[in-house]
Amino acid sequence: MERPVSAAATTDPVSRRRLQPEERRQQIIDGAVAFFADVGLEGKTRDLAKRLGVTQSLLFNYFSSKDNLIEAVYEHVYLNRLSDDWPRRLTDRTRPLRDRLLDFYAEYSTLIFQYEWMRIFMFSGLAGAELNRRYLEHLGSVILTPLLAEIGAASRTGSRPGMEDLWNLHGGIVYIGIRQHIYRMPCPDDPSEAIEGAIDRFLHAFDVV
Amino acid sequence: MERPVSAAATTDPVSRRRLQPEERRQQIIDGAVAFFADVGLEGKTRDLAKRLGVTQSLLFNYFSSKDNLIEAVYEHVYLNRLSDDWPRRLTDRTRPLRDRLLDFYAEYSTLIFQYEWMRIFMFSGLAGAELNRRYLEHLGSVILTPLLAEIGAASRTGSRPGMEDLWNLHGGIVYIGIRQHIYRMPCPDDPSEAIEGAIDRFLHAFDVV
DNA sequence: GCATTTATAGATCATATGATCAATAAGGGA
DNA sequence: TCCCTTATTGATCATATGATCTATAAATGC
Repeated sequence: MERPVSAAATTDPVSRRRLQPEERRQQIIDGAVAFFADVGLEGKTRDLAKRLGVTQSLLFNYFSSKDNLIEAVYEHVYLNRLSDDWPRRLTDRTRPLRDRLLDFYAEYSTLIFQYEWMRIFMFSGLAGAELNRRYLEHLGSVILTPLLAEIGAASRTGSRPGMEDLWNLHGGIVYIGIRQHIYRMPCPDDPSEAIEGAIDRFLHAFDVV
Repeated sequence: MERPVSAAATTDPVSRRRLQPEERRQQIIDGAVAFFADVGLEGKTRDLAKRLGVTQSLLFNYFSSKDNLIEAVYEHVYLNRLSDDWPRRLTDRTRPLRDRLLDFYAEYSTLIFQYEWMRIFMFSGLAGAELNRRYLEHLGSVILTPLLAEIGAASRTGSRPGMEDLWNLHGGIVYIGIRQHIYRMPCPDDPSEAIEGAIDRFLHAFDVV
């Protein structure tokens, strides 16, 4: 086996010994995020150290175990991925629902359609990390559920989607990032047109003007 | 680290020594598919052997290396996932396009919304296996591309989707399986209603009656 | 029942891997 | 410039892991 360690060499060949602890710690976390995104959470600490240009033992000076390091990676990646004013902005009925949805998915897609996020989210999901389920449940309750009512209110005919319909809208959009970063398929540089189309088709189906 | 080996014990505690080589080989492949789907392609041969109720060395009697075994797993999983009469059935204009689409995704979803397929497809995709890209390119060319013309022909107004729109339809449907088997989120037992909704919204947007 | 074949097991090897710890030297303060 | 703190290294440990090889015993044919 032995997965080929995409050895991008040291990130900064100049950086040498004796950084301030906080700086070094941050450097390790940043490097670990990039590294584990590349090779998966079973990437070897020696390979990560080589990439950082430090010794493997140094990692254990900053993190008590590899699991502990991965925890820090999770925190770094999952933190603030979903800014908490979106529930308010999505339900601000002074603006057309279409604009609100376009704004949300424009910002959200730039946040999540990133190599590190996409891949670490998927790796941790496959590994059964609780963080995934919690994140998606959070997304469902603070974003999708409020949207049920918004669409119902904005519909000319009062037709309302079910929760599963909203997951379908969401999934269709997220799948762009999956194709791009997980499957490494050729994808449009700018996904906003595809996203706009998906949103318009969805609103159209529920008679939102 | 040391991922918890979901040790479901031996699959068949009765099965004992000296099977016919072909039978044993098949048993190993079947067990390996289930095992790697659970723990990922970096699962350890000793854990797989334990699950099968055989010794680890026996695996290497049937497969020259772990990579070789994984190749067999890929073949077993990827083979005939997309039956090749679908291009014809999808373009059979004697039937309503909606029926053709519903039929396709009904059958396709039962094929792919399975634990082993979903997870091994994702694991191999993350590992950069060429098989993934080829599979998706195949799907794009023999299923989605023909659908472009079908929708255009069936549209009252002649409006045609782009390729990216079809990936959006497809992705929204596939995402059900991702939520279920990768993220292990609660999902509807029967996805056909959600699929039907997605297809109808899509056709509706392109003025297909 | 016996001999032969060979599927399977058990012991073992070489290396990889997470983790530890004492030794070293970089950098700041006097 | 020297000293002292401590960030960093290098050697090392215990175990895990893919792979190999010989011994064993289950099935098959006579």
